[in-house]
Amino acid sequence: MNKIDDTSWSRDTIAADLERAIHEHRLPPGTKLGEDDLAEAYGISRTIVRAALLALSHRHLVQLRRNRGAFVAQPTPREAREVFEARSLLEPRTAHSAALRMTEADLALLNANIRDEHTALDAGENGRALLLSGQFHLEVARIADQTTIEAVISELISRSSLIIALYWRRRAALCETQAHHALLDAFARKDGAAAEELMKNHLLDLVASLDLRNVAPPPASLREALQR
Amino acid sequence: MNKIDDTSWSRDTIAADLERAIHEHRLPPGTKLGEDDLAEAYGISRTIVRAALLALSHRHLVQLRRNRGAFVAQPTPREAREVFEARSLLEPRTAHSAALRMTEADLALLNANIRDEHTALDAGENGRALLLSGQFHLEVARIADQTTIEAVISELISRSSLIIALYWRRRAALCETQAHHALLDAFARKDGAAAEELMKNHLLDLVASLDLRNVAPPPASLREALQR
DNA sequence: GGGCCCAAAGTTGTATACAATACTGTCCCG
DNA sequence: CGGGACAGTATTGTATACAACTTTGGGCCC
Repeated sequence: MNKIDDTSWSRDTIAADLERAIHEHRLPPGTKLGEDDLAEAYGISRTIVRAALLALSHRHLVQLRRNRGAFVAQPTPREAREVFEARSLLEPRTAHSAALRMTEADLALLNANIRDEHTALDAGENGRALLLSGQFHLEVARIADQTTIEAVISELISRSSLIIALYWRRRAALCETQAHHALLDAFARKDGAAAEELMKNHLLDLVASLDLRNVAPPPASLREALQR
Repeated sequence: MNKIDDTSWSRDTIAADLERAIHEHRLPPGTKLGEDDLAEAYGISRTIVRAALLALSHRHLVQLRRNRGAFVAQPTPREAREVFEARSLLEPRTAHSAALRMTEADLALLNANIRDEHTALDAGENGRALLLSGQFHLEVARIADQTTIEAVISELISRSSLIIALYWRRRAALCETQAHHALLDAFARKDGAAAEELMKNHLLDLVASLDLRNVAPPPASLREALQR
């Protein structure tokens, strides 16, 4: 595992790099993130790696187990429900605000995002498509000009990616971009109420597409499932 | 600054201890949190102190400035508005859920909280009263049985304490406990809609009691205001 | 006297050494 | 043949040493 490290990595850049990898499902839930491995991969000492892992644990993307190491988090069905519950409280009203503040430049950005997602899907890059889908939601929060809520949503979106990795049921990926298209229309019309309703239903659809029966405590990696 | 350290401090306990001190206004906004000072105070090395400060920075309670150190955060008027905006999206609906799930034990706990807050106010312990007031809101989220939302609200409440330290206008502290009493009544009646409305108005009252005119970028400590 | 520069002190950033804990495989005993 | 204990290995937790940077104070030149 070699990183071409022209850049000099810092705590934040490593955390961002890992978060992206998690978001794109290149690091599936349960993956062990050994400090030595990461330190070698990024060409730095464990000190900074530890700080980055600590940062990710605060975003609930990594679970730290004392004396055992860091693992990509494995949200429980309950946590999954809670994350989407939180999103459903925050995002519809945020979409409403965003619709009222929408500019041409913002619309172009969102449009480009949807286009890129389609491209990624066509190329079979599902991870990248999922990342872009999350960025759409994040962009909406940014447009609403609510930095604090945006930060919360950012975390919830990344966690949602873990949830999807564990509990995704349907294979139909189209519904996603459909919903984003509909939202874009409402945004273009600056129709706040419609955007709010669309976002609300979009999130409900997302939850509905998950299989959260508590039958399966996520197995993930074979041995991690057993230990503890 | 000596700590009686019977306990062995860890990253999390130190972070919790500092957060409590910040919440109680024993550490006002802008206070420098030197690593050596803290390490000596808690009787440990800088390693753990750094981890604790990093944790607090992720909760927006501490601002880290590279090569300059850690300072108790000084929320801007904009950030203050955003924090209460976020709370107003989360807490009313959470109060609604809590009302429906309320048990006798929960009511007793909330009642005891209000009583303690009164006691603290009578004793002139304003910091402690503020901490208890925040714990009331946190307890509501716990009763609603929404761990994820509770974690978000927990951070927002701590940040609110910083905001109050900087922008509090009225001296009338009664309004607080009044509102909490009214909420308790609604909870006792399991009246979700009323609780939701009361919480919404309570938060609006809180914002209204702040002076958020952007005239004053918080001065805080004399010299910190000048540097940078 | 004012302003600039530089040196010294103090603080934070990073790496590394060592200690503590958990894991793995082997051996011995039942 | 199975189970438990033990030692060796590997990994994480903490402390410390050193490097880099910021700040501060003094002195020199204009």
